[in-house]
Amino acid sequence: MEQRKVRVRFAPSPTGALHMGGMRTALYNYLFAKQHGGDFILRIEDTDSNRFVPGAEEYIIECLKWCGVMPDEGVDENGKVVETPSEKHPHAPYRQSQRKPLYRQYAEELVKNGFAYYAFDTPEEIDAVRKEYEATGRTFIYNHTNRMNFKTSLNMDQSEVERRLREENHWTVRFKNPQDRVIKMHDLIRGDIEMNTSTLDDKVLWKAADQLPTYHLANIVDDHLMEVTHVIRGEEWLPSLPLHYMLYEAFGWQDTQPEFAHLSLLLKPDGKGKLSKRDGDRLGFPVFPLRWTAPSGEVSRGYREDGYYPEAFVNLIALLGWNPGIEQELFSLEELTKLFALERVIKSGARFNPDKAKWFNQEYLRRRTDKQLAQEFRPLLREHGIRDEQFSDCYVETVVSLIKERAHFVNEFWDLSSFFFEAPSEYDSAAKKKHWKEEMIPAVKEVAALVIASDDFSAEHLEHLIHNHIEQNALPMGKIMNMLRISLVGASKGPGVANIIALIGKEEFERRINKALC
RNA sequence: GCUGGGUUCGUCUAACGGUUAGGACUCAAGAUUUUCAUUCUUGCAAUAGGGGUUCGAUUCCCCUACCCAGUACCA
Repeated sequence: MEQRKVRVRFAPSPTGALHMGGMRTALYNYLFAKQHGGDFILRIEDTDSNRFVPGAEEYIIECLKWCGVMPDEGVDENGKVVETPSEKHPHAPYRQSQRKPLYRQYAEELVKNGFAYYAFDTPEEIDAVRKEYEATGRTFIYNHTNRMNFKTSLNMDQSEVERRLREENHWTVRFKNPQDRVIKMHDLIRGDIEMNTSTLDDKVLWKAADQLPTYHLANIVDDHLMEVTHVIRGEEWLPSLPLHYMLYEAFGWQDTQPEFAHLSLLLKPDGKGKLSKRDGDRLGFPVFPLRWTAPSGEVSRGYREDGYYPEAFVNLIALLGWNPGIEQELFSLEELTKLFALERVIKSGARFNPDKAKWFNQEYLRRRTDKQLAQEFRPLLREHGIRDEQFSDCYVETVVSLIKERAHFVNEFWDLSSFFFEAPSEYDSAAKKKHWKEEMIPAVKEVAALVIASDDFSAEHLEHLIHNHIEQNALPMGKIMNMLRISLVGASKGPGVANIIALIGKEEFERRINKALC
């Protein structure tokens, strides 16, 4: 086989918000494509009109954009799915619903060559048979064992078939699954897999009712037409891999059949089963990259809105089920692109750990400059009624430098630093109970007076000044400092007292001390 | 049920068939400190069970258990 340019695709259905597991699949596709200098394609698999959810497609693209893994093909510069072919997007349209006319000929080709047949039973009729099987404790599989009992082109006259094809509009094309054939498959992550076709069913490939293919047909046809070389998708597709192998064979496309890699699923942090939207609500973390408002009006939180940096989010999902085998844990998208290897993707499902997710964000937050953090903090300050002109950039940057070590997210900054912007309106009762000693008030007043008398208001000098005084007068350091802190902050928290005094300035210091001590 | 996939500390994971089974998150303790944090140090904690193969098994094979997925005219 000649070396083909690597082409991978991410092919979501627009049936709702993109789950973080889906985002991880997209990420791995992107990393694989970029590592091999290949193309990353987006294709929308909307062959089930009943499950279409407005806004889902835009949402998915927005997620890819936020994570910095925009496809090369299938989406234009404006983030719209491409509908007409061009040099950059030669296989348009990239929405399967718009490729509708294309699939029927492929389905018919399979019938013509004996790999598929027309089936005329309605879903209700088949369902009735299924129930009958179940009632007698048998497993119903629509395949060689019973297909001759149904109304199909395999057991009726050509003229009857043609009449029904013409007059009825609920028939389907089904794959004629062979009996007792062992399909040998290969998965880039799992290695060799074998499956006997006898356990498989005659899957519907095309439906006359809506003139659309099902996933299996559309997927194989489009991957072939779009020259996809590697299919990296979720584990839920592994059971249909033999069907896909047989379809490539039936079409005579084995030479260009893509390689497959099936990714394990993301599991809930506790209990059993795969991670779902409900777990996020229940355990208090997002399962979607971005906030999602369902058509019902129900809102689900997103990593972006919860304050995660996209770099942190990408980093954490990249490491959920893959690692490069070195002890480093923080990687940029570029590093991930260099290091990624399908061979190192973990076969078992990864349980998501919200604590570790927070840790990743904290690490990225620490890597930001004070200037960047101050800028990110401004909108929050405005929300709390602090206008930009009230405090200089320099002031906000200094505040940030003093409190950032304590935060996992920028959205924690206000709680950590509000006292730099406004005087405490009340004093934390627990802190007061623990540290507030009436008998020490005169001593605290003495220290305050000393501070007010100082011309040098640098943190270093103030620190020196206060410490010297306390030591020389043999005063209790802890008591004095904590009372000063409560007076200034209103609680038992925050950076060094001297730092706080230096930043809020003499006048504000005096005001707060007077209020607290009298 | 059937078919397929999977199973190393609580979690994410590392370990050419030879390691005191390593790291990270969480948690605990100690040190530092004027508070809360940070930081540093230390600690707790795992090869699902049973058989083989082998001088030697987390690693290879088999069985059992458990988990996950699929079993739709959904993807």
